[in-house]
Amino acid sequence: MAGQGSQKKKSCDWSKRYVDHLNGKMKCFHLQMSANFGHSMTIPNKFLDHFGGTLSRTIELVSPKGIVYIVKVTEHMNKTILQCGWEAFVDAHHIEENDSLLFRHIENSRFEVLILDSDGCEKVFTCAGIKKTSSVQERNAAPVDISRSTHDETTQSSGSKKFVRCQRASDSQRGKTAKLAETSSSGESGEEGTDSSTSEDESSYELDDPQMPPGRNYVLSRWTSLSEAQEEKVDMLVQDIQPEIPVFVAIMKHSNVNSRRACLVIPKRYASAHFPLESQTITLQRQGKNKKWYPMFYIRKDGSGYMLYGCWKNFVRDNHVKEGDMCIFHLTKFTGGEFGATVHLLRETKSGSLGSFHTSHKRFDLRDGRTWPKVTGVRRVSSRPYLTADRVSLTEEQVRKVEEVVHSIQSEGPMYVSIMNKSNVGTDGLYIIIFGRQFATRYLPEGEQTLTLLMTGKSNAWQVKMRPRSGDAQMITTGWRHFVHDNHLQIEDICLFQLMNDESKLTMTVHIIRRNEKS
DNA sequence: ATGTACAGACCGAGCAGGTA
DNA sequence: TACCTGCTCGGTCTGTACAT
Repeated sequence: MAGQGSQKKKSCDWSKRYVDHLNGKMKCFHLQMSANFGHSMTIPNKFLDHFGGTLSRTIELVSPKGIVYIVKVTEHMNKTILQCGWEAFVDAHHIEENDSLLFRHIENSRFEVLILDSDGCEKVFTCAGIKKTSSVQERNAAPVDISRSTHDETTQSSGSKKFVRCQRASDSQRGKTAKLAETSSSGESGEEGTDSSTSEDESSYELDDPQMPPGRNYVLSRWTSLSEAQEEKVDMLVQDIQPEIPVFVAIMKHSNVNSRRACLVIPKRYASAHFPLESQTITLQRQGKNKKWYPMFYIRKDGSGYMLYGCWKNFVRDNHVKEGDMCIFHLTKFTGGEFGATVHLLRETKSGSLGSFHTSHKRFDLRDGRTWPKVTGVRRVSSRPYLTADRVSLTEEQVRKVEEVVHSIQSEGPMYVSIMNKSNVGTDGLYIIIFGRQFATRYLPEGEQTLTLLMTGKSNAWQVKMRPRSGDAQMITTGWRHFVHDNHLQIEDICLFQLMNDESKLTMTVHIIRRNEKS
């Protein structure tokens, strides 16, 4: 085992940052592997202080794949050292010099670990990429005490899920601007320029912004939402960097990275609160890198758009930013007062996707020859067996609820999901439902139609008028009011419209998911 | 007079075309 | 190619005609 006999002494340059907020319940620390890192590791005393000066005899490290490594903790010469099991963790994740590890304390002696390479990019591990031996136990197996067996014994457990619950509860307790409880200042590379945050007025940003998830210290680009796995990663990063103002999280789309005119749109409210007041070049720097890029921050003359372009393409090219990657902008004033951002890049990982139900390419005929994708019930990575308005994004909770209903009804027909807003339920005097262009053009007949709405378990039927709307959309108007009242629809309730295969008339069954309904 | 239905304007982010 | 601007489209709001 490492750290024994003639083997090199393996140590780590422990975190320059060590945060402990949330009343001591959530602990997170960061380390970078120094030149002589390796198969045993000394725990810094300040970390141990949070555990009464001592750790359990074993701790559990939950890898990015959710595999739990049990690591033996020993004491030697007044130092606490991780030994047996640590080597297995290092080997299995191909941890190299200058990689960074982000540890978060989940519970008892368990830690979730995020692994970043020297560029600050998250290392992505496929099943094949994780070193496994015959002793590796599969999902749901009980953790194995590696200290009594080979160092490659690993096991996958529910650690990640527990971590999620732990984090959720903690988030609710956390204030928006939790401060660093303790910050060390070892001169770790790559942090230059990040220690002086922008002096923009943080109070100018409204916390009820729809793109700022409640209880979080980040802002999302519009029309995007994070998967649970992505949310976890952002949370970990935010805990580590402790931004004074919310970071901006952008999930790269085709137009951001692939288009000849690649640019990145900054949400208006965020840009107007925290970016310069007029068009100018700004500075971007990757976390852990010295190189800088100078994209143009452009404000339209009418103030209707804020975006990065120009050298933004170079940034994308030089850092191999791909569609689906997450760029997290930590706004910064660099040395010399130049405005810009330190960018943290988290690569897209399929392993973290939630999956939903598979839509095959097979289609079948419907009345008037229309066809729709067949739902097969097979889990898949990204697409969903239902449509929403083009730019509507569901929260993970809403996705979960909808998919439960979709799964339970086992429908093979097209489905459309609409989250009730003021105009849908009469709060602002309007009672309308709009079927977005994609759904309307694929599945709905053209022109004005009479649509029959049904509810499972109810004998009632509601006749509503459906009219074309600009942009190939279709809008339900007349009659929808009665449906809303009869079924007590409220804002944020979800209506899942299931198009029925009825040759005699246009019919949909509506499945209502109440806002407060537990999934 | 009040409630309802409808048309259309406006907003803002995404996207793509035009021009120097 | 870099930069700027116009168009698209979903969501929202406003004004008006019509029905009761």
